[in-house]
Amino acid sequence: MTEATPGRRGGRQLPTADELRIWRDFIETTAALGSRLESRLQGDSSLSTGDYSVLLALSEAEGQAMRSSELASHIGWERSRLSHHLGRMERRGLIRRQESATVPRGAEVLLTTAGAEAFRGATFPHLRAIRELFVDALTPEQIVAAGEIATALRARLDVPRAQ
Amino acid sequence: MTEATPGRRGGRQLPTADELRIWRDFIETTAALGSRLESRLQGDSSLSTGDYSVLLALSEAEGQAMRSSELASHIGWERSRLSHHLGRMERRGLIRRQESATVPRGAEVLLTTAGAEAFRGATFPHLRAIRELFVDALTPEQIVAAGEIATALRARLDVPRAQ
DNA sequence: TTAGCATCATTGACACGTCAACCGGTAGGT
DNA sequence: ACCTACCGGTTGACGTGTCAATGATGCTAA
Repeated sequence: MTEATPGRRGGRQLPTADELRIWRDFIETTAALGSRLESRLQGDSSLSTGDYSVLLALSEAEGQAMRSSELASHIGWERSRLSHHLGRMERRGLIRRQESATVPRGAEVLLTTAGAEAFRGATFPHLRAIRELFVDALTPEQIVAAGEIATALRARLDVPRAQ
Repeated sequence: MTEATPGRRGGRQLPTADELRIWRDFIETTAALGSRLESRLQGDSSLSTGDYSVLLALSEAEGQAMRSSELASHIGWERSRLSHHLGRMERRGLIRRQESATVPRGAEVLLTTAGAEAFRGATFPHLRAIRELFVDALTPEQIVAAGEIATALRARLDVPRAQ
């Protein structure tokens, strides 16, 4: 297939004008979609999508608590990012941090009642926004295609410099 | 079609588990793709994608200069965002700002030679990265599908609260 | 024992975005 | 002429993200 379409996978270095146009549409639209979701969530609940990820993970954790590093890897964040974010969330009373009693060097992050409350209030409008802005915008076939595209892009991202 | 698939477009409020999984894959992967491009560009040229957009627009403008508001609408940024960004770019010597001689209240943004230089150096690696991380990660059919998905999502974003 | 050494987490500096307030100038209506 | 309203642009405050440096703690090998 790569042989049968000369120039497609071959020595060409740069995207064509069409590919570039699609690239720009794609990356800008997905970014705009993210921002829209962000501001919807903000308006509906005064939470950011970062807050939401953290609260979701803690809500599902047993005891409504997780080790910081565990939380970081669970939601795929760098520890530094999480630490900054937890600081801001702690100031707003959404979570608490305490030295883990069991593990010596481990910081436990725990959901406060205010945090659990905020998460419960945010869930429904957030999911509704996802449905309106993503699910309902696409045909069922396009949703499947979007999943496959994400998988293909992710695979490429995971092998940073292969070839 | 919407009638033939009961429940699909009907009274349901929330995404299904499958839709939600695809949503997360999709939004997280596209965000990660953006970050990867950003850091590739940063490493190759010490420019951000924001810098790149500004420099691209100025490079293509006649006289390598544009009015600030014109530039903002050309690349789709808020005025405030552009103003902050131009301040940072000016500090690095990539652009200059001056009162427009012709239009009284208009600020002209002009490309410096350093800015033009930086842009020229960034173009090739940036386009190559787009090809590696996006174009080459997808089949030709998937690229077309990505374009259609972007168009559909954009259409929904442009009518914020329609229905 | 102690000298590294990796790991967990935090911190500071900085770039980036958004929001709301502000400023100066121009245009319109009275 | 004067008041007002808008328009182009800037600024400040703040939340957010990355990177590099730092503490603090446990592990391992001399």
